[in-house]
Amino acid sequence: MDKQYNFRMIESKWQQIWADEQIYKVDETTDKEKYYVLEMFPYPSGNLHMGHVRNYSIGDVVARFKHMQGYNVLHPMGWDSFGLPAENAAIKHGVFPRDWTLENMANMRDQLKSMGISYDWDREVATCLPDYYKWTQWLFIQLYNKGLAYKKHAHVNWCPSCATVLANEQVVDGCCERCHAVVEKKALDQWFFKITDYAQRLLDDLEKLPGWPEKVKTMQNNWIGRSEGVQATFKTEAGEDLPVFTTRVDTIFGVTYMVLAPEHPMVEKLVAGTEYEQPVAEFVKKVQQLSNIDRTSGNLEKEGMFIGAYAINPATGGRVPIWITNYVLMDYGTGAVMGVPSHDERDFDFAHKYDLPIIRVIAESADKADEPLEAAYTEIGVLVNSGEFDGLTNKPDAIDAIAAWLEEKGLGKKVINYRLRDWLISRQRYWGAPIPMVYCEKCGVQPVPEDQLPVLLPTDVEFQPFGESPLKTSPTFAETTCPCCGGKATREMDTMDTFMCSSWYFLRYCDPHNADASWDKEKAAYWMSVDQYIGGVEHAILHLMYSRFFTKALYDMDLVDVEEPFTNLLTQGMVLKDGTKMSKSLGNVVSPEEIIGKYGADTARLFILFAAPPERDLEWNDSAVEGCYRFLNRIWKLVAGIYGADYRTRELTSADKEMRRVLHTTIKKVTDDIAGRFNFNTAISAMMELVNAMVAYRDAEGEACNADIIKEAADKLILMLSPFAPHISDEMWQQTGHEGVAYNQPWPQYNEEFTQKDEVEIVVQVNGKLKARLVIPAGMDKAAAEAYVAAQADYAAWLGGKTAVKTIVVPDRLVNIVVK
RNA sequence: GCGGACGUGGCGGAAUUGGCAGACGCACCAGACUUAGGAUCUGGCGAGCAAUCGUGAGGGUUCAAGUCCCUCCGUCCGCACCA
Repeated sequence: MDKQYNFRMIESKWQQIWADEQIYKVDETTDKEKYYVLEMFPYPSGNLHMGHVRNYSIGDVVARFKHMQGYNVLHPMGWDSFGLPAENAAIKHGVFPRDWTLENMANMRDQLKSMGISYDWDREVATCLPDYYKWTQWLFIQLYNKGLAYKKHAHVNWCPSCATVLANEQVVDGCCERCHAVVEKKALDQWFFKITDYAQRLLDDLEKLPGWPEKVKTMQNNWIGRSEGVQATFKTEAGEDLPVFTTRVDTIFGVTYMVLAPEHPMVEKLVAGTEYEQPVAEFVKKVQQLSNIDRTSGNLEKEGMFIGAYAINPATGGRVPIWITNYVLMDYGTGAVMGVPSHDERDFDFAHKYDLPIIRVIAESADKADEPLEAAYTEIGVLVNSGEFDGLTNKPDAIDAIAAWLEEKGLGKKVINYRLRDWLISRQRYWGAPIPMVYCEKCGVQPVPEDQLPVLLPTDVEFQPFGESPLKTSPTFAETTCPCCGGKATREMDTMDTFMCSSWYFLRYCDPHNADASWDKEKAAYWMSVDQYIGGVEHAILHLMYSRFFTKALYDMDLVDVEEPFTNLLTQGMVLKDGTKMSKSLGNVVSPEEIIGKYGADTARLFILFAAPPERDLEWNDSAVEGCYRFLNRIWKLVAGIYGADYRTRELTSADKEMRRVLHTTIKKVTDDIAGRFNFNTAISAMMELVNAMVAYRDAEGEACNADIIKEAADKLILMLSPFAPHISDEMWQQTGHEGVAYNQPWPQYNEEFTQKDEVEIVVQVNGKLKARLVIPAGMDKAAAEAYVAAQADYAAWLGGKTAVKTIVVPDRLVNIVVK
């Protein structure tokens, strides 16, 4: 074997061999069990960053390990390549988005290849290419045909800086999640997906995902925001319906006012022609001018005004004033709320501010019905001042009874409300898949026929954003013919949210070159679902919920046979430097290229897996990287030394057996750490301990080393190392005279018998305090261990003159003597 | 405010089922080799002279607690007028 570990030569050599021999190519023609490992595909921004390196290193260990364990592993890579940065580059530097994107992809592909990840590159997909987005468009049409895509005029989120609308999920704290500009509201005709039809299933099926982090499930749960309550119909004095949603129908007898959102359509009607018309219009305008952040900030001062109208409480028949306020939202529930100051903190504050009456309808007990309220009473209690319902416990008895009573009178019903809104997918930007619809004056909205897909993105456009789709600047794009009547028609000119493209890419990987279908159903049935999905937690809601929605919708159309796309999910932590996220603006970025150039990909991968368990944030440390480089050098020299020496075999000595024991316990630990809990850091430290033990054995035994034992250890160490550091492993595998690549060897097995110790060290405790350590034969039973300890010369000294009352023995671990 | 995660040496972290706290690595210190060392190898490395004390603080359960229970503090993340 070579004396020096020359990573530069080794890494390019093996990357070439793996590519030439198509080591990582997979298909469905095998008896092996399938395993689908997927890392979230990147946006081709231009360069890999450490977060990518971490993501793909984790995935590669899983993929290689599963393959060596005998699975047929699908491990693909591709590009989430539509999106704004390409377009912004076009505006700024005058490059065409497609050219900019493809160039970045080429660069990042090279960088990925320099990492030595076991991808089947034949399955590469790019969402911005027509052979992919043709099927994105086709899927849009499938959803449209199922009634799951619809166009409506709505007040939508508008990012003035990106000059496009955004989905609710893309608005974070009232700002654009991409550029952080304050989001405005705009009334536009937009395409939506009816994800709300799937709200309950998306919620229920979270329970079918035991392999997902609780945190992600909780976030989705909150986002869906299911809330059970009653829709109760108040009426205006003119007799018009004014439904409210409430989760506290038990308090309906305590309603002393009613509040509408300023945008509520009834507001204008109620004030028309009255003295309130002018001031109300002013108030509404004022509220609408508030930014989204201020409006939802929570510390916004609650303001409201009476609008001169009254509503009739369906429970009491009483008349209550109608107000409008800045704290009631039009897009949740019905946009109308009943005000119960006595039992809702917010209403209590509001009533105090505007001197509205407070009527108690729930009390701790009936005799406390008239106790004054210092604050809203929100505890469990019994109903008072509530007519025939007095005396009932409020939850759940009174809620059920009043709901049933209202329903009987036709004035209310139990309903379930969700916070989840339909997914707005129109975008007024260029670099996305065109929405495949046409508008005909005679026939209305028509989907583009399948044989006319894809609707190609035009290239004769202006990129400068002007608030509408750049596709409108193409002189040719809009014009088309109606697929129905053949007459003149115009195309939809908005493009799709890129999250639509990434909501199904895991299916395209199953059959990436299919020109006749989005995927072959058999192939998708073979590979789906993704057994292990790996990516950042920032996608907890957006991408992961959209993909779940898509999969369910496709299941219902019989296009896939799984209801959930990702069986197991690992959310990796961030890579930090000096305690904060690496970012260009902070200047604390460590470039993967630089690290790979200096130490090699194997070292980079090893460090990033060793420094922290995968879910946790990882602090970058340059000298710890060197430590990993040293470790690889140490292994290299160790293996070279072993294979360069002239060792013989011999009858096993106790040192040989101990060496073998360490090897087999290491195999066991590494296997369990990878398979059971993805703790790659402890798997690596176990291999370091094995190396330390091998060095110690070699130094102690000298030329007498048992060749069988030490070579078995070296060979199995190489194989165990190969998922983490594949290049050096293959080179050592080859230079030690083995055939093939480590990837195609079976994963090392351990022999349980060899992991047993002959002797064990136990601790002697007195009342739980450590007194001594003893080496005793392994497997001693409790009585024997107790007797053994009692027979020790120091026994009396350990007791310190006290009397032993009890002895606890944990076999092969400890003897604890309880004294008084 | 609500929900979740976390808190262990100088640092990253380990301790998987309640059973020797600090594995492994980094940094540091000493030594070897050397003209030299930012290479390599060997040894040391929680605090304390010691008995002992030590896993954010305080209490509890237990023969035994980093691990279980209660109270509190701190950090990070998510949600936040959701009726």
